[in-house]
Amino acid sequence: MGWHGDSGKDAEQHFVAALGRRRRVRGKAVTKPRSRRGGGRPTIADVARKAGVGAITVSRALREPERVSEDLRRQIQAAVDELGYLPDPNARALASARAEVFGVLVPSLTNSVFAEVLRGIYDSLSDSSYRIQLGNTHYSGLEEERLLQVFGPQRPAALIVAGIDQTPTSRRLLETAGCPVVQVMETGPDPVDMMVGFSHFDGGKAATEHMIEMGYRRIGFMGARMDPRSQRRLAGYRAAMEAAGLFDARLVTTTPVPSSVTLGRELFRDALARMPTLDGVFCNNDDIALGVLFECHRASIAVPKTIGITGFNDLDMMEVAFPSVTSVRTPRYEIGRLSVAMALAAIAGKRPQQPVVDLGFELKRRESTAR
Amino acid sequence: MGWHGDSGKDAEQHFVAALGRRRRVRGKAVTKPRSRRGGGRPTIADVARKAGVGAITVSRALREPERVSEDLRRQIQAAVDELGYLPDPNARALASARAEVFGVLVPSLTNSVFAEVLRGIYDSLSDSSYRIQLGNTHYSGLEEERLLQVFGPQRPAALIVAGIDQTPTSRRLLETAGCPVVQVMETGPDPVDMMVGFSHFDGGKAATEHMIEMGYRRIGFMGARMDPRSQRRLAGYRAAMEAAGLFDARLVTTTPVPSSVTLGRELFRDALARMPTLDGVFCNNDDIALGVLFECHRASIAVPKTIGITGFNDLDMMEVAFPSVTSVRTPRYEIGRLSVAMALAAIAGKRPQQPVVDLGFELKRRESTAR
DNA sequence: CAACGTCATGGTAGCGCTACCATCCGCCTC
DNA sequence: GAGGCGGATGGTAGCGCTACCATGACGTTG
Repeated sequence: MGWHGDSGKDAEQHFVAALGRRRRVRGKAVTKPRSRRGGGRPTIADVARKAGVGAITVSRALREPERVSEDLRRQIQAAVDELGYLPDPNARALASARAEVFGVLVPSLTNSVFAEVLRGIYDSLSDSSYRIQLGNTHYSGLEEERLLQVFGPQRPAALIVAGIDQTPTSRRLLETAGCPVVQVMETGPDPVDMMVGFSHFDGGKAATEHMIEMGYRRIGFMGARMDPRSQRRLAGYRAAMEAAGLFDARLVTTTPVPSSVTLGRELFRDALARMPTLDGVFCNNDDIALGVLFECHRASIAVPKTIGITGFNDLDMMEVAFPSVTSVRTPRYEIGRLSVAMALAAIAGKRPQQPVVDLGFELKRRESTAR
Repeated sequence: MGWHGDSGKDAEQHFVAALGRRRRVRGKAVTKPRSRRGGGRPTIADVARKAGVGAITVSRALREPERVSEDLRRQIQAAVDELGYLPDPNARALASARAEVFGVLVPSLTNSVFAEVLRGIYDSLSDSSYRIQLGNTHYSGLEEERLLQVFGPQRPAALIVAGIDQTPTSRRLLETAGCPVVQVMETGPDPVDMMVGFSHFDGGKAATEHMIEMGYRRIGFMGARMDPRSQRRLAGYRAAMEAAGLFDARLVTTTPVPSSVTLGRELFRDALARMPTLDGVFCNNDDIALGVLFECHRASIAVPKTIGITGFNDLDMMEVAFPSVTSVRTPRYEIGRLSVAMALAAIAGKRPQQPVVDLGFELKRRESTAR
């Protein structure tokens, strides 16, 4: 096995010492060749020597090949291949004051919405040499600040953060990060730098209007967690309900508890107990909607006849559910992709004309509201 | 705004040049104080100067406080606070030949199973100063090799990889990574270093035995993706079926297509068309099981009476579904937590006695098999 | 009380790479 | 044909930190 930590730091020190980086000879330090702290991987100097060029030319050949003559380029490539040279990203980062890292901050890792954003980011970055460093804010502004503080000194190439409601401190950290910043999931009036998302207010409004149009009147709102995006969906719901003269504060059921299918069932039970006349629910997200659907099955409540259900995000399974569930399809993967594309463009000096991109959403009308 | 990439590299060069790091005076290079490439953040030297100690003592006070007298420690802390000093992780990594980074390789970001492992890893690491670098192998051995090649030169503090079926190349890369390695999700006979997981074979076997015990006889296996773990669940299913004299190759429906709820529905339709006498299904995972359940609803097939359903992983929603779905509860979050704990112990030189930990699973018997 | 640890601290020399010049060469311009 | 200019290449000097060794001040031992 390659690694043994059997006695920790000590073992490591001995290990390094055993490499014998330097040796004292009559009080004078001499360098023993080819034994480095690093453990003997080839360095750029080795490549340069083998190719018969200066180290800087190797560096250039690797990063800006067009600035090196084809002859040397070939020679250098041969030396690289022969030695199996791989540049040390840490040394690069130190020398250039820029790490090839995208910092990504999401509020949750298990919420599949962010998982898909992350997948989009990942897929757009996998051809490049950028690495992804992940941060989970747990929906906490304070934690977001802490993470930005940690990410900053590393000088990431770009930062992608979920949401537009940063604390003043976070906002300052983003503004002074010295790299492109993309706020994702939502759009808003005052980007730190760039934004990719859609309007949660409009999404909530469209979903609610659809239900009203389908003849539902006592439409409840059911929300968990109630992060800023949920709040805006609620505001959209309220706007639609008020416009139709249907709003009633008692129709709104929310909780700060994290969202889950289980919670959806419970919220629905509570709501129904309080408001037996409920004839529809617009759910904060699809987990809640699914919980409501299951509870309807269990309690033999007819969907969409007695109760109409609308979800939010349109997870894969909503279409397959029985009855299939109306939901607002959100462009999560696309948000991830585009955020990276915009960041890469900015890094390359080609800032997008339009720093704020609204990718919209699509209301998927399905059986659960087809009264 | 802090950053403008309006004209790319050029702008950046001008920006740096404008900082005026050095100036020529009569042909002699002089250093202009306090203007660095880095952009003027305080360095360890600044802290050392302010605290009236050597730089190395500051370094020690930060990393091994117990090796510095309390007096100096206080002085240094004061200087750090006053200057807002944050160590540069890139410089640290270069000097110590060790980055404070955990490399994490998962086959999928959207599969909620890995999302939960990731959450466990994240939660266990969030108190420490370790960062998480994410790799998505897309279930590809080749991609895994490529990612290990990228992660290696960075000298991560530890590597956590999903699965135990690495290619020979990947295995060699892991063995020579020079850091603790934890293979997660499964256990097996020949760890690269450490392992945390459970037996997918046993899980599949237990689930199938349960269905047999409940009186099901023509139990189908339904699997998507069929990665190595799915294969082993299938092997467990087969072992149980053969032991009961019930195995029939026509009962097995698999596809290399990625798993989804939609796919579950389709697999079930196919299987039923081929084998109308089917009286139960053991599903590869809960997505498939959910697809089967929905299709049963849609086709008015009674569950558990006509068809019994068992899933795998026991996602939150399986308990809430109607009828609730029997599933094999797997310790995903715990795997993430423990893998980090073991890696941290190894880094600290306290290797766990037991390098391979089987966290087991729990069969959750529910309505979907309660005939 | 001398010889010898042990502890706290510091100096020096890199880690492997890239930014910033300087240099050199060939070619174009007037 | 001298001067200039742009493109290709290289030397030097760090980037900010830590490993290694040295040093000096103590205590401890025989």
